[in-house]
Amino acid sequence: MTETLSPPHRAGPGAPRQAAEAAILAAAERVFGRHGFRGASMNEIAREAGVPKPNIHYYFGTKEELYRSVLENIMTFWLQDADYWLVPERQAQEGFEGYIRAKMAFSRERPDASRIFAYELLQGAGNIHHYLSTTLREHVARRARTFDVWRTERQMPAIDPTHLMFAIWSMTQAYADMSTQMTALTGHAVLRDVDFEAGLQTILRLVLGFCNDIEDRG
Amino acid sequence: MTETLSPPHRAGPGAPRQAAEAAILAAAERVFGRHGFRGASMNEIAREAGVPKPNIHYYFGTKEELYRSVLENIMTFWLQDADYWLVPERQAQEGFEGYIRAKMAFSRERPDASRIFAYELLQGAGNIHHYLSTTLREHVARRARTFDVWRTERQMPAIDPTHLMFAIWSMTQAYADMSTQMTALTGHAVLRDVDFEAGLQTILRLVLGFCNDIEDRG
DNA sequence: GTCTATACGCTGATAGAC
DNA sequence: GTCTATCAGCGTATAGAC
Repeated sequence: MTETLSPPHRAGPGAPRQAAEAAILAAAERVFGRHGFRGASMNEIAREAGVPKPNIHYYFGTKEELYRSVLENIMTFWLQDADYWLVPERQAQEGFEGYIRAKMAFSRERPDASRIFAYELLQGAGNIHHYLSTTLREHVARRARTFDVWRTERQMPAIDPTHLMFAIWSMTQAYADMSTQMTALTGHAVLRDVDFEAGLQTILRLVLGFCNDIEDRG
Repeated sequence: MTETLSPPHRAGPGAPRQAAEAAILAAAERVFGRHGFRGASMNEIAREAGVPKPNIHYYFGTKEELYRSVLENIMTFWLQDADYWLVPERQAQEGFEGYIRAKMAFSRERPDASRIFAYELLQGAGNIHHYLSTTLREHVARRARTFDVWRTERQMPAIDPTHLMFAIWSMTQAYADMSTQMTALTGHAVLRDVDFEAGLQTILRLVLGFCNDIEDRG
């Protein structure tokens, strides 16, 4: 799966190489997450990874190839939760709650990954356009089928599935992407458990409350 | 108001100067909106504004000072809608609907401004931290008082006002900041009126539906 | 006031010693 | 395979002619 954008020199696996590559990818995720693609420098990534700068080029080729490797890691991670939670076999309430909790956990545990995705979208998503219009599109289509089942079972009202998913993504990812705004408002230096919990409860009330609107609509 | 970060040389008003400054600010908003602060180049701004590059430095000083001028324009704009719509004198439903419509209109009409704000938050908000912890904080405090009145009048349930505002901002701004994701999903080249309308209806149902939850909670 | 020409730092990337 | 030393190019910013 991660072979599609492999380094230019793929001689052998080699334990030291794997360790260096992992360190570089982890450092790259942090640095790209702080500054975006253009703002990040190979120097800073090398320093943070604890390797000489040329080694990064040796392992990953260009800066853009390194960046795309990082993006790929994030993309695969990003989809998993929905296939687990937003499936017709579950109850709607349970599915939405589990999914929203998972998305909030992602914002808390991998904020840099979320920010890299946000930067990429702001830049115009040139590096992931194919992924968005194929993989993510099918991903949303599966959610549409799930919502359709739930609607016929009167577990939720009819709604545009794309825009509903969009709303959930934006609300949950804001706790990573726009955390600076929230910390300035709360006065906390960083977002704490209590902030994530309050945000989670707010989002849950909006989305689960919507599901319960079924009665008002006949 | 916009005097706080004035150009280094403020000899006289002068009609040609004002025209050039306006062209530069407009071009800067577009270019910063596309690439963020680091990714934008003075060359590109100068070309897009139709002025020689040194003139920008002459009028605005450094790149960072130009950037802060653009940010200031955006900030003042950003607050206006809430003071008009989210006030106790209105009905809750009317207030939320008007506010959300205004925020969606902002995403449609000034997407670059919305993106610049998003970039700035992703970068850590170093240029607007003071603004966030003073002006925006008081702004949210006023919303909290409005929601308090509405709650006592049984127009909406109790909720954490900061997180509710955060949710509304993230959902509406996503139609500017993450529009690439939406266009890839819809298949449209750019977001069209029908997309903004569908998004608006989705957000309205989430938020207005929440207000109606008052009955279930006693 | 305005703009051409230029200085100079920092970037990504590589050549070549080990 | 690994890393020191270095290059070419683009970035911001300014000196100085007009």
